[in-house]
Amino acid sequence: MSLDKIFSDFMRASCIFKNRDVLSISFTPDTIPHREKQINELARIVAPALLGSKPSNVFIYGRCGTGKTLVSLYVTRELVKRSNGNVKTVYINCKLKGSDTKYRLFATITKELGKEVPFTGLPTDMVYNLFIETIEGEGKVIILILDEIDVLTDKTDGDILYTLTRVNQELKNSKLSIIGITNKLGFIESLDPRVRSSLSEEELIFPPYNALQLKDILIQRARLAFSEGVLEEGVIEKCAALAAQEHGDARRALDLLRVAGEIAERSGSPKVKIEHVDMAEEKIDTDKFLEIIKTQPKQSQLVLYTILRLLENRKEVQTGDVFNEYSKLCREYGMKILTQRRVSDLIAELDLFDIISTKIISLGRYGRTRIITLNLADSTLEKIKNYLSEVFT
DNA sequence: AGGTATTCACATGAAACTATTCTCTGAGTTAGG
DNA sequence: TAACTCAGAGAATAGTTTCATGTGAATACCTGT
Repeated sequence: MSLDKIFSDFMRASCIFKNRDVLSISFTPDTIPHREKQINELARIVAPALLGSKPSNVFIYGRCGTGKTLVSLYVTRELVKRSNGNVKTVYINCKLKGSDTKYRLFATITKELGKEVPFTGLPTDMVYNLFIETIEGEGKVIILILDEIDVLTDKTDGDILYTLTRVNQELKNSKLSIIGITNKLGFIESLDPRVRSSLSEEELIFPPYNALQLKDILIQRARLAFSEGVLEEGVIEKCAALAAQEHGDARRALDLLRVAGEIAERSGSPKVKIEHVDMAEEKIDTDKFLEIIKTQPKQSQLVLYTILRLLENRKEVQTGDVFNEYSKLCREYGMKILTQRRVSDLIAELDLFDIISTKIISLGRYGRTRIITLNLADSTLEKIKNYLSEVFT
């Protein structure tokens, strides 16, 4: 195929998108449909910041893709706009590497406020002091948005939140209030009572979108993202329906639409068809898994590889089988053999990622173990296998 | 037959260890005055 | 003498290992009928 053809094909097809970014997660639309109630409530809660007093801490719960982050960012941004510079917000996604421990959380917040902090090497309390100092230096109301706040308790130092809720007692000039976001319902109950009462002075719940609401959202964005008339009848409905099945996840709906568009574009189709949506669904899943697997450490990958190889011949395997075979492969590839204890953990981790599914059963006299099965789509499985056998040649 | 007691093959927890990456400190070195 | 360099001490963190303890039900072992 000549370059001319590739480029001209691309130009022709590329008129599918008018503005692709509108469909990405980071895009903030001007209006957020079906969230008026939550917006108003949150706005009412944070409003006292305008008068220089500390707003209540808020705890926001809702499944993923229900607009929690979007609404929080939107409301706080509007608030800052009207505050004459007396309010500052810091948004932190606790799940991202770099803010999932006490040290790093304080370090990133401080950095967000404009002070350089080395990301390792200092004692934690020094970073903490620096953090306090920096906030104090601001002399403002600071709203801290902690997205996926639940990961802060999983880690060993579970007292991060406790420390955080008590920061105000050390502050004189500034005030710090917290907006905590999570999608784990049980999270708030699992907290220390002191932390709980302080953190959830107010609570907001974001219900999932239903198919109709998703459709509204998609229509709104599609108008900006796609050229006139490239969406075939029913495409939006299909995306909305698929996402509604997945507990009303708007992000998923938008991803579906975007990827479907990209697939149509790449295949040179002048229109986005329903079948493109099906392909998009598959691609998103595959990509997600591959992405996870690629970022796993070698040992974990090898364990997964072992499992997949064993499951070619059988329907299910158990921990012991995996460990034996794994040890064999380790010797073959000259890798260090981890303990069974560790391998057991790695398997449990893979289960958490939904790459495999496991169940702990007791075989009575024959012990207790985890039985491992697969629940991946064939095409996904194929791609994963290809990747792994490339890694372990 | 019915009821306990064993026993297997791991699961699960806690703590301690290791390697890596990074900062800070202070001793020794260098260059300029 | 001030500025620079560089090794060593100390931290944080991810990934492990070590040691210890837990667990559910199929079987083995009894018991009295």
